[in-house]
Amino acid sequence: MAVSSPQGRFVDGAALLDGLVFETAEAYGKHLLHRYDGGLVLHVHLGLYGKVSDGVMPVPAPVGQVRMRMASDVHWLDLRGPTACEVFDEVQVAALKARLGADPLRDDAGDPGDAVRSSSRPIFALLMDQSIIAGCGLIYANELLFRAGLAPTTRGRDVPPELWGSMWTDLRALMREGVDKGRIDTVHTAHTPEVMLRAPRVDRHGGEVYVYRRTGQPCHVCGTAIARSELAARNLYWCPSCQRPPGRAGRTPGKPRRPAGRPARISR
DNA sequence: TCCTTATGTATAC
DNA sequence: TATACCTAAGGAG
Repeated sequence: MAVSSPQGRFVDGAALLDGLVFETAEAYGKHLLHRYDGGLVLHVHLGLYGKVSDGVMPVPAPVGQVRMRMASDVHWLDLRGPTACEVFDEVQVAALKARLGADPLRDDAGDPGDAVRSSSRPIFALLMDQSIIAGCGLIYANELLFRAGLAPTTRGRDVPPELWGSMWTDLRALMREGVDKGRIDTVHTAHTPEVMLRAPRVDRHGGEVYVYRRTGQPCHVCGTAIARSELAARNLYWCPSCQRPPGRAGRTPGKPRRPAGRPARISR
């Protein structure tokens, strides 16, 4: 495998890997690990902007900021804008895994229910905490809470055990489906708006969703405008009518719970 | 052409 | 809690 860094920011790492034989790839949460003969491991995390592009040889001239370029006899791959692109040994890999929680996509993932339901933090923050659940990003967190009919600000300890059990099962199935299909679709067939049935539309994020980035648009289920606020500098989207605190499902919309005009900012 | 935004994380305060 | 990181796409003008 030929490895280089056209951009120049991974020159030393690329030199370590250049010429080695690629053996296996593993995903752990949002982290990608490539193992090479001799024991070196490439660690990549795409972060907010990272992207991978690839194709068949010959490799074209680099376009933009290519952090890492890999090429075999038949394929090439470019990596741009990752949060992490570095060479690990197995000790560093072990340290990485030690700080990550349960990965819903892994068969050996244990149910993180105890950690979730012993916490006073908002369930949304817990879903996003990589040390509790590794790999559930913003889209799945927002969509999972809608599908559960649960208010994002609900404290972890207030989530009923049976509800958490169904959420964990749902999350694992949703993420598995996302891997298989290569896109994130979370809308139940029964709720698929007619406009989608007539002309399926794929949003920039890559799928059809209930609440993610649908601020102000009508809820697919009840028609209420989707709301948006911030939590720990991340975007939170939810339906104020469909998503309720535990035990209050189906309650008709009442008066706003905060004074009008005050920003819906939630601290953790 | 310029400005804003984004599926994320680490670090400093 | 705020900011830095870092790249490209989309929208405003």
